[in-house]
Amino acid sequence: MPQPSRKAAAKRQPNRPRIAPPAKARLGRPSQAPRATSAVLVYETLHEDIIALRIQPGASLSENDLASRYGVSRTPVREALLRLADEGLVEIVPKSGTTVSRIPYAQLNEAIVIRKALEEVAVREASRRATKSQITGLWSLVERQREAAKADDRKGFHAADEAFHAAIAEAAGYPGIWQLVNQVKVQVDRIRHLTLPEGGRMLRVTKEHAAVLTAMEKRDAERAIAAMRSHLDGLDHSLPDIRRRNPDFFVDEAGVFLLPGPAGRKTSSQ
Amino acid sequence: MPQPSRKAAAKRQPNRPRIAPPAKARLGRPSQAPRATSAVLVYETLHEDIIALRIQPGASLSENDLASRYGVSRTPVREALLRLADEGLVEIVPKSGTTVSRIPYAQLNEAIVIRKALEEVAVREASRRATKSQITGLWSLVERQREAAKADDRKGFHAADEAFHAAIAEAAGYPGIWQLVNQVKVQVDRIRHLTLPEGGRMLRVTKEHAAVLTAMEKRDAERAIAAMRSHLDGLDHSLPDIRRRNPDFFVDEAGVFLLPGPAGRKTSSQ
DNA sequence: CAGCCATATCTTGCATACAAGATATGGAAA
DNA sequence: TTTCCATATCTTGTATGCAAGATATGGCTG
Repeated sequence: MPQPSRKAAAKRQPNRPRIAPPAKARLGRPSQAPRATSAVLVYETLHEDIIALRIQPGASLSENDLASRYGVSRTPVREALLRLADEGLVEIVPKSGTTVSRIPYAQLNEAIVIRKALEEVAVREASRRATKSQITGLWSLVERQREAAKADDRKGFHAADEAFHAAIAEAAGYPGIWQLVNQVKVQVDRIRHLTLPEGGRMLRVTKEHAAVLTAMEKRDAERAIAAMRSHLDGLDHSLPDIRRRNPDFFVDEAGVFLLPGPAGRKTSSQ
Repeated sequence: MPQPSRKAAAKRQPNRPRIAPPAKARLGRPSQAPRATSAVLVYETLHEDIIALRIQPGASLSENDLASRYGVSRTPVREALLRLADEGLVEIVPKSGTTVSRIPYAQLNEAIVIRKALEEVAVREASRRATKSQITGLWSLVERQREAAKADDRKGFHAADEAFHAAIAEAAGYPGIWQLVNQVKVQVDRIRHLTLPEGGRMLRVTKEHAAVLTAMEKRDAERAIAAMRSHLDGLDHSLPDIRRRNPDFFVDEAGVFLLPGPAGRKTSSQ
């Protein structure tokens, strides 16, 4: 049924196919200049709160509650929730309710594998194509990380970390790769906030970045790829432990636990 | 400003963090059971029409027009358009209008590169992990493709083609990879409808699939990867020619042509 | 006391009305 | 005729009200 019913269609016939202004380029998710609407503000706030676990996995959201919290109507709230649902951060059950998604444990490994594959391509191409100034800029990011690490500034460290990976994708000429990585790693990002502040982690990560960059600078793509890969390997070791400490935040797999009984019987689960 | 103004918040205090039913797993885009709302129907129809170029790049859409065409209100139409905007298929200019995106030519190469990287991982892992039955299922898909090719059934051929790639990701244990690939290749998909029906293409593609599968069957991951890579290489050769024949459907790069003049002066572009 | 059922309440989905900005149009002035 | 500007019209963004279904609650029946 491609062409829909022209029910009450004949309204504005001119239907001018006016040649629209040229499009903005986009590959994955966000635009360079996101529309500055209330809906976007609500979306960004909720997104951050969910990623930072300020809203716990499994918590129930209500469009009405959120609307009054943010001082807007349900419409922009709903728009934000729909985007979050597309990202897998919330789950909307039609006439029932909306909840913050639990972290799908079984998909974390896949997300990490995908990230490795994408960043491997980025590092390979960046090793070939990065300009002198781009290399310099990357070194400055590493330095900024080192400073943040010494100052124990976790937030600044993480910002520089992300900027480093983004800059590599940029230098590779594939900025969309970082957009994709960002999209894929949302669930993994939530876990970051469950890790205990481990002592030398930040300095270790900084050294790993420096190793990647050193190889890139020598145009040694294979070595850079290997360094990046072992860098990204650092993610998945602590997963089982984290889950053990926060079992309620995770789900195993696309889990329809038990379907509702045949005749509305309530099995009184949980 | 993470925590918003608690303006008129105190309404329903209980705020029970009722333990929601376990979540459905999800990685990239679509869910297994998309909500069957009008908005989803509108979205799917528009999505197909845009991918199939039944709606041309650059055409202007209007929420009101679409609403009357589909016999619904603006709300579900708007919801559909927002999703399409996230995918990069339409562009919404706040108080001005919505248009079907032109194909961002400069990003096509990146999309193909990303697809190669992702499918390479899938093929490698599928070569290792695919079960006998999965291999058999893949052969049946190849066979179905062969039949469609001989019957000159382009639609059926394409369906089997997609199913083949999806099945490889499935066999690899990384179904999310195919979801991601599907998301990344939307713009490339639109181009497919601009290619001239070239004679032996379908049979050639079928043979390439068979080559991939033969190597997978022998657990020869490297050979399977190479076959898949050369298979996917077949995409980008005809791009320049296609663009030459349909220049209006493309844009070069994030093109903000000219910003509006400093004092509201209209520069009367075009 | 246990189990069941009617009902109240809350949820999201959709329709509609209004607001504010952007664009196109037409006429007035040079 | 050309230029410019006021205005009408169309656009999307938001608020609000209603509808329909799902859930929880409380009382009733056994």
